[in-house]
Amino acid sequence: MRDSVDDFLDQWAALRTDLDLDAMGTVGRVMRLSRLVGAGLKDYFAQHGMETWEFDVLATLRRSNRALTAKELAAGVMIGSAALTNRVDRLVAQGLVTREAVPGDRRSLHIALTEEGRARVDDVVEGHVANQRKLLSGLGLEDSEQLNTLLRALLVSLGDTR
Amino acid sequence: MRDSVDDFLDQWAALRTDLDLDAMGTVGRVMRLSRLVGAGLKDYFAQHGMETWEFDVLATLRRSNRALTAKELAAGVMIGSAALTNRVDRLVAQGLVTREAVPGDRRSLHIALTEEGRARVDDVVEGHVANQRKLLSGLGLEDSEQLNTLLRALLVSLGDTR
DNA sequence: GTCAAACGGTTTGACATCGAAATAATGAAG
DNA sequence: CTTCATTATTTCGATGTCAAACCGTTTGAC
Repeated sequence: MRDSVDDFLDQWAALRTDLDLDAMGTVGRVMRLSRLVGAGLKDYFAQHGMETWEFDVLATLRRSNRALTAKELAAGVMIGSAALTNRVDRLVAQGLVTREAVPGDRRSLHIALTEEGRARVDDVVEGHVANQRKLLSGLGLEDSEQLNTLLRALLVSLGDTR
Repeated sequence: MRDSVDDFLDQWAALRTDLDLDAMGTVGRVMRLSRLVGAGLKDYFAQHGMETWEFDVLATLRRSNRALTAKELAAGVMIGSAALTNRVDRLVAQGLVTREAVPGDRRSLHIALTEEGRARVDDVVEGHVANQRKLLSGLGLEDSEQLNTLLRALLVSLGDTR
């Protein structure tokens, strides 16, 4: 079965026979997939009165199991510090997160989940996992494992080893 | 070798033994990979005085090998029509693209590459392909093919078959 | 001790994107 | 033909992000 990337590779191939297009296909698929999957995540969160960015921040705090500084948190969700200030502002306003002074360094802040924040993530994460499984359900178990292995290898080769 | 996603799966596993995390790993890797790859593409284009969105639009026109309506073009680059108006405005200002009336339907516009626009894409696309290959060079030939196959299958299962 | 450089976060200003409303043209129904 | 729903694009208003400037704090060299 062909996907939309096959079509656009064909278009290039017809015009520029000199290009080696395999890599282009893979990159195109990764980018396209991330958009489709991202939309799928967004839908699920929306059904639970949450936005993806909220879950991102809350879940990062939750899984860290401790308060994080703004810097750590920004790195965890892969956004800049300015955007993080904004997000934390809104989560504080919702009572899901607190900003506390860090004893010993008055420059830093500890951002921590409130009880309500923790409950909210824990509530939503189960369905989130189910939703992710649904999004990937087109792949059998074996293919899934293989895909995981390949993606991991690629990430590692790109230096994503924290 | 472990990637950063392995780490955060471990964090979840330590807190919530009830979650089945395989799907979460795959989704996390796809999202993360798309960001890293996106950054890699951006770097290359920047070195050639171009931005990713410009290449996206120009390349979509180029590979289509004909003028496209705003609607077609917006769909091709996966953005809304409002954003497209803005992008085309800027490309027209650079002389890389034209807006022409469509004979027979005064609602629509044909957006077409200028000679200079075509030259610009053709110039850049070669290095772009090489850059993509470089970004994926961590994977051997066989693994690359396998990855491609799996990604295609997943895209198809998500309805990305145009 | 003092001063300069580095650091952590917030503020600011410039854009880009989105969804919804506005505009304009077409087509189809009666 | 005239009205009404539909289609194509642009405009508008709100929002989110980024990079750069900024402010207080810390560190380290002298």
